[in-house]
Amino acid sequence: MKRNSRLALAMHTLGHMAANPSHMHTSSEIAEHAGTNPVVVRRVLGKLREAGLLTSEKGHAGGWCLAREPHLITLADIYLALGERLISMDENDCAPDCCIEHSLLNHISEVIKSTEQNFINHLATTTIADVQKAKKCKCKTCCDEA
Amino acid sequence: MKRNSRLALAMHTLGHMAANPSHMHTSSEIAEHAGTNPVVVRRVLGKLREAGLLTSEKGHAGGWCLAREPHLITLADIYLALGERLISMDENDCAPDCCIEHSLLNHISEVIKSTEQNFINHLATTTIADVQKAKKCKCKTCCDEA
DNA sequence: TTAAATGTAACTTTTGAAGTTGCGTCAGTC
DNA sequence: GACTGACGCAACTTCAAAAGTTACATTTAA
Repeated sequence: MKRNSRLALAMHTLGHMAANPSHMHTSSEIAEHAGTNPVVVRRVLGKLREAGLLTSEKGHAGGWCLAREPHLITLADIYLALGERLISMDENDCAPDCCIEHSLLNHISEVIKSTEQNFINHLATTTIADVQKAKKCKCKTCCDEA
Repeated sequence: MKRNSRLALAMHTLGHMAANPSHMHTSSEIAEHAGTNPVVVRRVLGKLREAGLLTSEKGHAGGWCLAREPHLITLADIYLALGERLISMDENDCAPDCCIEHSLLNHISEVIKSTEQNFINHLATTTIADVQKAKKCKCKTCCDEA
């Protein structure tokens, strides 16, 4: 798996879960399909559980499943659950006595805030049910749960 | 200097140059002020030169200066010159036979494109002359060129 | 000719994400 | 009650991209 792909992993996984919400998915199954490691999957899905998007069951026959109906989970929910930022302008990185940097930060922080919100608003218009329904191909390798 | 700070370095540097467009700035001076290395500065400013925002002169008394009036260089120009992307959803990372990923990519690529454009539009409303003028403090350490 | 600047290639260091291992805990099943 | 198969989590290793560094060729003005 490539770098910084947690968002992709999360969206992808929930897209599949939307196709079959009642099925318990183990982190091993998910990891194998996503071409990554079960521990990495648990790390990422753990964030989604904290945010109330997923539930997990320990023990035999345990695993992961959606905590809500697929049409009630948007891509924005997933993005926010991961707690990542589009752009990180570390303020501590700023030389405290340089007024140009202060000025720049004033301008940029507004832009960043607005861009972030714009991104979230867009993501909020798509649910994982939409993602699941919109699939176009009929490949057996991954979509046979539908 | 921290990670992925090329944009910050570029904006910061051009903000200072806007205060005194006629002065030739050497990469050593810039690097020292920005707390980094002359070669790193040349790398970043080289991109801005390719984009026509800066000119550089070799040899004795050489250095860098703005290629246009400060009020004709926006933060969007700088961002675009660096050729970076806010969000990179590597399509090659996508399993080619997974239709959920295809569906996801269809949804997301539009969102990314729109967000990127929104970001650029916001940046385009601020010029480096604005950044320079808006500075509030009177510190001698960095703004004595004004 | 010399000094001071950029241009650039090659290399090393740093850093954060991803990947891995190991083990504890929990819950069905035999 | 032991066994099996799942998550939870901490600690460690690996990997890749950016930053930092070194070295040297080239250019230009004094």
